[in-house]
Amino acid sequence: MAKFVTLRDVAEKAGTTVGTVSYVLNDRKGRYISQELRAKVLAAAEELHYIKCNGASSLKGMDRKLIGILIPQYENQFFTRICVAAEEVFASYGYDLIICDTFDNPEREKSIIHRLLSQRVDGLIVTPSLKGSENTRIVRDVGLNMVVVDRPLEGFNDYYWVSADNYGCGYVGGENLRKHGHRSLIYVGWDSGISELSERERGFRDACKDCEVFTYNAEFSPKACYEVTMKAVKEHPEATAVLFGFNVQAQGGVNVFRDLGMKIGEDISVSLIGSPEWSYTGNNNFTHVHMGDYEIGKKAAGILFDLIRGNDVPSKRVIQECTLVEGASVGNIGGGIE
Amino acid sequence: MAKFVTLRDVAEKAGTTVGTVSYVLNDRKGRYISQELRAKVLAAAEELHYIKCNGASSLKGMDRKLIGILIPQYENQFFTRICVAAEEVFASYGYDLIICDTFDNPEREKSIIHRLLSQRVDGLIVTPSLKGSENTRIVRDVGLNMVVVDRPLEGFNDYYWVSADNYGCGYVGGENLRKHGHRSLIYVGWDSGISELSERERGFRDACKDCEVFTYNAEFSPKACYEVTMKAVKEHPEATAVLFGFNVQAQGGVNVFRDLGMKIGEDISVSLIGSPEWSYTGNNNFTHVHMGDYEIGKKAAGILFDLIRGNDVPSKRVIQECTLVEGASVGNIGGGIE
DNA sequence: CGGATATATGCAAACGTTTGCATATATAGG
DNA sequence: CCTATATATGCAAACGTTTGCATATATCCG
Repeated sequence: MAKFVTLRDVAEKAGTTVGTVSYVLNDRKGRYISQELRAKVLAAAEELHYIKCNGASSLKGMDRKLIGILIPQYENQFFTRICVAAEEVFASYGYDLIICDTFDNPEREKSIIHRLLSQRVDGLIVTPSLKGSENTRIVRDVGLNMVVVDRPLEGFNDYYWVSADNYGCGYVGGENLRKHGHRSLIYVGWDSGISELSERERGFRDACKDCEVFTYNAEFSPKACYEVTMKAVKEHPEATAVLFGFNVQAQGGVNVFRDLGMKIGEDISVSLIGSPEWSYTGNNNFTHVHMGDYEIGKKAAGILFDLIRGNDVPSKRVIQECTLVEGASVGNIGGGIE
Repeated sequence: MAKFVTLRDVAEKAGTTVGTVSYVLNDRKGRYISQELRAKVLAAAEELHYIKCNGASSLKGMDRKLIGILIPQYENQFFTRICVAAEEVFASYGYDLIICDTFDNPEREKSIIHRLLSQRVDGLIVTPSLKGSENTRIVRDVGLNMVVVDRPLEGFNDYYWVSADNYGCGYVGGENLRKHGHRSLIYVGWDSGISELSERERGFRDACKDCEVFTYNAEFSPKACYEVTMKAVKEHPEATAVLFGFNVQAQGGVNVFRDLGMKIGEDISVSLIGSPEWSYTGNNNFTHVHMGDYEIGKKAAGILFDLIRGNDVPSKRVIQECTLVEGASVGNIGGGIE
């Protein structure tokens, strides 16, 4: 249905041939072209609204100008922020992003990867689905550039991997609660089966070695976390602080206290790993550990772009530093801040 | 760098020619092929892990198997839900989605559209950026199928458009507050300059004709809305209920009451247009008007697919019905529910 | 048995690009 | 004036597909 202008059309209008037009439009060197003809070609292209066909030029070995990105959940802002960052990097070079949601389903992931290969994308940014590492083998087999994000690629080694400092996030989160005098703590995490993500809990425990720590796990949803948190709080009324290991979980969890009539920052201290942009509350924001979502996306995209361009990539493993952001949701116990 | 298997490779291995392989792999009719040869071809393709190149086949007029989708904000779940729905529709037919964030910036939108045309996408789903309707003219000029979502395409007529029932959302939201006995109301909206979105306020006012209504507008962010809401509540302590016109805005706005120590559902009644999945709170969820985000995406994608396939599309304009979802954030005034 | 028809396969053009090679003129140096 | 060299342009092959056309054998019906 749609009809596009081709190089031939432009050439005809400019009174020359396709080859010359291609050289002009791509501003290639290695060929002399008179100012006069160049101007005529540019004018013709402009006038006819010529739009190059990437599909055709990629046949001749040019870049497809397409990047695939696999995430496990569109609606998780940690991942959308990574997408935003990647888009910024690549759009500036004229690349488009195909963002695909695997829904953490390996079957779906497999077919997505197959489709993306069919598109002959120039590279892939992948957060592997929960049990889907094997799905990426084909990517390596065809020699396509890939950067892994967030979770590791179980069963593989020697791949490019950018992630948060999961251990550090847990440590920083715990350390802060400890500093404020808390000694009886609840950690609500996600039982993902991904060892890297459990590092958050390990970091938390390491930071709070001399504390009483109660660990709970919930399915990955606000609702599940709400329920588990409710249980945790009822089972351990002696706890004075709670750390939520995952941003999305906290969206449910934090409401437990409000529903129980407990004032956050006074009756209970609350902190979380991730950035709670789902709840802007003036000067009373949540104390949280910022993971550097945007930077992770920026760095992953940067590495992928370097790989595509054939540039040198210094390190295969990048761990994004985390930052504590203090809000008003953590109060002092006993003598206050150490 | 990446090396892909071609039809020629498969043909060679199967001891036949590319033409035949193409027929077999696409399961085309109009040509006889012996069971024997067919089996050999399929085996060869399987063994070599042949993956078709969409770019090449689209040169011959086949579908590009690519759909572009433009939204103004990745991180707005209204739009990600539309993307999820569209992806489900198209993935089942083997199409990929290129999701692009215009950030509501017309310049950016223009270059995105240009890039997508370069990709020779088979169709476009577009939420026009704030002042960017003209950017889509080229789409119409080349005859590419397009479905508009959410906002209208100012200055055009005769296009396919799926949106929420903005007037209805406002009406239903207001009507519900009125039913619960509220007669002094605050509406916090977004001063977008898009008349269609102002329909929410009009619906609200129409439903509350006999009430005192205070309207406030804020920039489109939780923070801006927090501040405006704070001002509104202080200026009108007599108001007993608040309706937030936009989900994202409410993410900031609702915290005003908590920060002021007002109990939602008792000291103040709160409702919003959109689905507050950013705050799961057991049995105390927010009363809200569900816009049917997912359905909007589903329907838009369905129409686009029909257009691509050349199927009949009954109506150019689809308005998604809204639904009131009652939570616990609206209390009764006076005699209670009418 | 002869011609129509069904079965089975190969060949080559075309899609819209990119680029190496050939060609043609102008300019300069000896 | 003759040959290099710089300037300017055209031609055609190739990329990986799809598909119309040609070819060749087997089968069937009168």
